[in-house]
Amino acid sequence: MQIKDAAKQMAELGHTTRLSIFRYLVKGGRQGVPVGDIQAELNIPGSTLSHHISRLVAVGLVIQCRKGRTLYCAPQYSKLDELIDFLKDECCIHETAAED
Amino acid sequence: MQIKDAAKQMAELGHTTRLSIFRYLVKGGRQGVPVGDIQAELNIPGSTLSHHISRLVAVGLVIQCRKGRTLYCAPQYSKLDELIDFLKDECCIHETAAED
DNA sequence: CTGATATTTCTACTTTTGTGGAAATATAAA
DNA sequence: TTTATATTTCCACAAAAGTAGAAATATCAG
Repeated sequence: MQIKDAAKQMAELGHTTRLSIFRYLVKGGRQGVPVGDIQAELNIPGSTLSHHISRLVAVGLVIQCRKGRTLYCAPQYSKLDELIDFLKDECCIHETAAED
Repeated sequence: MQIKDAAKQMAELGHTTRLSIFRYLVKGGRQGVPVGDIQAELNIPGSTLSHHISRLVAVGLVIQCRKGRTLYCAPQYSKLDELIDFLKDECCIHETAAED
């Protein structure tokens, strides 16, 4: 994973509203949660919510699929896993075994 | 860890320059790296660098200690660990064993 | 004390984000 | 086709972040 991509993803998660959205989606699981449900949960105007969701989608952390009038959003777990791996690999101590 | 704190820390890491700084500090290890070294490495004006470092310090991801004229910066690994744990606990799937 | 080095603070400016009302679009139901 | 529902796009504005030169501060060496 490129440092730029990691930074972009963290910038998007680095906003309380968007992080709340993502966390809510995680609770909702793989089948996804309607945008309207998120709106009801977080209690913010649709246009604002839409804006935040599209940013999460833009960096690949959220995927969407429509069923009729309803747009379902689901977290892209693999992306978050990659991000966590980046942080562990690039930003943590790597102590060689039996040193200490 | 509070969601607000997690968001703040990610917002700070969510900037290529700051993430580069942090990663460079990780390479430098616990004893810390002089601000001047970071500046030489990243090649940005001192005032800009100082600004970014102080943001990382503000959220606890970096600590500083002065030795003479030189200010050493070091990553606060425990904070990043907490952040990673937050992501794993709050934003990943938690499949109960033997389900699948 | 004077000068050199290391880093920050001040200041000003540009760019990016965040926010939300209103209008537009998409889809389904009557 | 009219109407209702779900969500987005457009627009305008306010707030925050990023950038960097210049001046200030801190510390050491002579």
